[in-house]
Formats: sequence, C-alpha cells, structure tokens
Amino acid sequence: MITQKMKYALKALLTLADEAAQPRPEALTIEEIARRSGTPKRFLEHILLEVRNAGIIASIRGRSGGYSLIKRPMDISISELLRTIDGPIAPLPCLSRRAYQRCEDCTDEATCRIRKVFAEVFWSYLVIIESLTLDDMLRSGVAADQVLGAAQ
Amino acid sequence: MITQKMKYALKALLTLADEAAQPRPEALTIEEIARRSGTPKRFLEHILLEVRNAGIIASIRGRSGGYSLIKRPMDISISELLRTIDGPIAPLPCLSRRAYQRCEDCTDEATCRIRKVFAEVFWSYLVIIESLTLDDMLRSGVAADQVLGAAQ
DNA sequence: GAAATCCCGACATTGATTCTCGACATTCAG
DNA sequence: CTGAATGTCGAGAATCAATGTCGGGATTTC
Repeated sequence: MITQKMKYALKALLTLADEAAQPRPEALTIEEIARRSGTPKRFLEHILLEVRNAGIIASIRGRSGGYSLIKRPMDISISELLRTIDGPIAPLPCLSRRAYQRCEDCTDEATCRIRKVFAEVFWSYLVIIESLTLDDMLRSGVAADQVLGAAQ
Repeated sequence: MITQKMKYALKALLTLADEAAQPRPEALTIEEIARRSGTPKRFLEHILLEVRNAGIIASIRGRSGGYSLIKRPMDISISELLRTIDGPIAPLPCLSRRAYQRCEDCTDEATCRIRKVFAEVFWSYLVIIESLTLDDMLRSGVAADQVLGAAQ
C-alpha cells in the first residue's frame, strides 16, 4: 500500500500541473493547494518541502509566494516520488540499489531463496513502474470538460 | 517491503518442504522449525497458526506432534501467503478485490487519476506474482550438495 | 513596519510490527 | 493413570512508523 502522504503528494503535483497547464499559470500558495487537493494544510507543508528538496517543485517565499512545478510532467517520475516520500520500493532491503541493506539474519545472499525469487518479481515490477511519469496521470484523466464536478 | 513475519513464514515453509522432500519425512516440531529456520519460537507459533488456518500446513497435537505440508509446493501460492500474512497486496485499498475499501477522500473512483494509473501497474504486477509458487523457490536454490553450509 | 507567506523542529496520537508470557488442551509412553 | 512433551491461544510489552498539529522564525512585498 502506498501511504496517505504519497497520495497527498500526487494530488498536490496534479494540482500544480493542472495550474501550469492554464493560459496564465501562477504560483499557488499552500492554502490554495490544500484547498484544491483536499489535503491538511500543516501536513502539506512538510510534504511540499520534501518534494521541493527532490527538485520537482520550486517555492517562492514572502508575500505573494507559493509553489510551482519546475519540471515538465513527462520528466517527473512516479517511482522517484515514491522513493522520496515512502522510501525504498524493493520488497527486501537487500534488493534495493539506492538503499541497500543486508538482511540481519542472512548468512549468504547468493544462495538465499527468498531473495532470489523476489528479485525476479521485483525487476519485472521495476520496469513497469519506472516508466511512469506525472504526464501519464494527467493523460489518464478524462478531459476537464467531461469531469462534471469530480474532484480527481 | 515484505514484513519480517512473511520472511519467517517463507523460511518455515521452505524448511517443511525440504523435510517433505526427504526419503523418510517426519512432522517437525516448532522447536525444530525454529532452529532450522532461525525464527523466534514463540513468534513462530502465531505464524504457523495463520499458515495452518490458510490450509497450507497441518498440525498434530500432543506428544510427538508437529507440523507438515498438506499441499504440494507447486500448489502453494506466494501471493496467497502474502495476503494471509501481510494483508492486501494492492497499492490502494480501492484496487484490492478481496479487501476492497473505498478511499475516504475519494469523490469519484471512475475519474480518480491516482487510482487509474496505479491500477495499470498493479494488474501487470499481479500477473507476475500470482504465478509464483513455493516450488519456484525450491527450484531457484542451488542443489543441496552445492550449498556448502549456507542456511538459505 | 505590518502582513502574508514559506521554513522547520518539536511533539502528540494512533496503529502496526515484533515479539514474550502464562495458562490451557491434547496426546502418548510407561 | 500420570507426567512429560507438544500444540493452542489470548494478553500484553516494547519499539517504530504514519499522520498529523503547533509555535515560532525567516523572507518578501506592500
């Protein structure tokens, strides 16, 4: 299961991407993003901070500040966001490339049958999810004029 | 990440399957399974209970009791075990077929862009993991006489 | 200078994970 | 029949992760 935090991050990014697609896009305040995406404002602060540190959005401080995308949706990777918000994707710590950790009780990775079988599943899964971008989410929605009031 | 509990369950099943492959297989006590698989004994009790309730192993009570497989390894599904031990596999509650739950904040599932994109990933992932059985794990190990002391 | 905004660490609450423990039920050897 | 060896099972302890809230500081603009 992905966490609530990840859902909020995605909703916030969708909100920012929708705004960026407008004729006259503006930076959105946390207040506004929280309202449009249905996210608790004070929680959203922390989430947007992480997303910003990941280089996906930029923030402007001070009066008339706000947030805006600094990457094209097609360059925003869902799997990278997952790693940023929820941590490693791998089913076992010993299968993560960026957050590798030896399993404490493992005597020999090379012959571990659990590792071997999950490795195969994981590689196949990675291929699928690593190809996904925010743009795929934007395109997967119906056109705005067909939504007729749905929030997402 | 799969839980430690799931790893213990897999190790226990591998232990039982290895035993079942012997010329004169016997039911193994918790004590023995815990020793061979490196699992805390009192924790293993609860795990084996769940695995038994899932119909994968049988227990014999009383003196000279123990546990043994009651399915062929090729009929023991890894994904079913995952559901039994760790709960739903789906990335969102609204995508789980056996443990479906509506997302609290969702106004319309049909147009939810988060749901839609994760649904595609999930279906592909399911196809892979649902085909896996305990037998795949047994076969993925090197032959016993090549292991030379490795526990897994 | 005041107001609006983002920044950030501290902490509260709840639930999941990972066990341990004690007591009971069942079986079998003698 | 008794006792020892086993599985059964609910209660709960210890730790950690998830999901927020809060207070106050830093920055910018009017």
